[in-house]
Amino acid sequence: MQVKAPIFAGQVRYPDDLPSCDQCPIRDRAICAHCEADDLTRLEATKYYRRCEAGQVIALMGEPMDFVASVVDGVASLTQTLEDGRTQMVGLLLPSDFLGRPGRDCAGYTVTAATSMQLCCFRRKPFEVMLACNPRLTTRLLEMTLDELDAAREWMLLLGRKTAREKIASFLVILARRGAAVNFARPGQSLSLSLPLTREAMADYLGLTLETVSRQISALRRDGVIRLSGNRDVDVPDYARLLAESGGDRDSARA
Amino acid sequence: MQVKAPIFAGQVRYPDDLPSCDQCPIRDRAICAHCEADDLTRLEATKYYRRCEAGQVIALMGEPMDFVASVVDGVASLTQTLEDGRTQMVGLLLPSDFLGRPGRDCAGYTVTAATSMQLCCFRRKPFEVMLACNPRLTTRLLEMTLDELDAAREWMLLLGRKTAREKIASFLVILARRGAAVNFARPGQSLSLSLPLTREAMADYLGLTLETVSRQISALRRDGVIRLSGNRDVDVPDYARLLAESGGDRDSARA
DNA sequence: CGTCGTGTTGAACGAAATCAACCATCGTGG
DNA sequence: CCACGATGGTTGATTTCGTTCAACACGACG
Repeated sequence: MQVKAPIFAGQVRYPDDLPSCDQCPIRDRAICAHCEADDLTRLEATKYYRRCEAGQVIALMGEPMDFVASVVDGVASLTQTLEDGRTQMVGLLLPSDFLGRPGRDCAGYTVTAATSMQLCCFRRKPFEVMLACNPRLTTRLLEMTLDELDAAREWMLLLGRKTAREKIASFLVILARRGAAVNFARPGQSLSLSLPLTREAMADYLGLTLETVSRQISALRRDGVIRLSGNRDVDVPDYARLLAESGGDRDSARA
Repeated sequence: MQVKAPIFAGQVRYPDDLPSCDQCPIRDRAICAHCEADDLTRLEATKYYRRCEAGQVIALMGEPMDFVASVVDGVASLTQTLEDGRTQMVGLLLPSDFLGRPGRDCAGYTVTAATSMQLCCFRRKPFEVMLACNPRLTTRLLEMTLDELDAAREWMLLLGRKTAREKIASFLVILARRGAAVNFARPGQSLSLSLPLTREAMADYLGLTLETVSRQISALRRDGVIRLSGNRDVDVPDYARLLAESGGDRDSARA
């Protein structure tokens, strides 16, 4: 397959320059997780990296979108809006998550980089061909989609039934679970994490206003559930306590 | 493949008795939609039908679940609950929808029949084998899962950002779209539909209390947006008006 | 130094929850 | 046959949680 240079000026490197998939930090969790050597070679031939800065709009809902991608690094949000401007975040893409829907030519949601990030992109058409030919890829995409559906439903429970305080606590728990934690949960140890979102973005995630988010974070701080250094860095002295504040969902019952 | 009688006493018929897939009302929309003659023969050999009465619990979250199924007829709900009893519906299964997650041995959600219903079941293990061997099946499941994810995200927008009145209107729109309408939307024509849920179940769906649901339905009636005959039968004289009341989502913008 | 983006906090307000009474329908058993 | 309770639904009064409106704090940056 002949490789052509994609059209994102200044964001593209030719295959020879590209970091190899072997050293990719998300190699074993991303869409390519089940791929074997020759699958990978084929993917490697068509992939290209793209850097996005915080705040940059990656795709606009309804607009054509000619690529799909894995998040290598950084965080992006999927949002939906009503005509009057009310907006709700409907997806949070963390490293290894997949962006785009094969078989659909327009973006289903508005995708925005929440932090500076690195994407591993594939042009949509060739990717769809590979999907059709490679059951391992299809199966992996199915697995990931089912996981996302579970996550979305957990989120629905949060949006529909949790209090503002529980929402904030749940959000921190989700971040910790997804490994956004700075020091990975040493048991009984204080846990640190860095919020990848502004207060406003958190509000859009949680179905609140930014004022309520701010107030509830302050309340959790006052009550000793969390500590803050700067606006973005959170310290959780007692993870069990945080979990209790989160209202308790499916996973807390399991784990 | 040898067919054994499943263990649901009184709910099982042997393959010879079973309605053939050819005449199945959901044949072209369900998991089997892309199947060809020989795929279908294999599916047909292992399927069995199960009737459920309204209110019956089909699966309990966390309990083992040894089958997957297509909804042939009727409506079921997926719900999640917090320890203190707050519950949120996270999925509504209408005819042709798929129930169960291949690769997972326990129910992820509590599944309850909202109306009397008919399921077309497959035992999980054999179904998983067929999935692994049959790309058409996998591809169809992927499509359906992606659609459900889109629906879940639409739902998140509703839960997070819509008012009670908009939520009720949106619910009616969803029902109409999914073809739950009695008389299929003749343009400019009055549309009738039958609510498949109690007020309480609607509340769980919409993240409201049953009192609020009742009040908002009354309000929509007073304002002439809908008419009621009995508790369950709704008449929509002006669909565009209803759509306007729903707050306007992605699809209303498209369509 | 002023301004912009981001965040915090206070006061007043309002939409939905809560608490409570009541109504209609339906099946059941005396 | 009717009294009975159960289930599902409506409506009213009151409360509460989160929103809205508004002022202010802080750091970055031209």
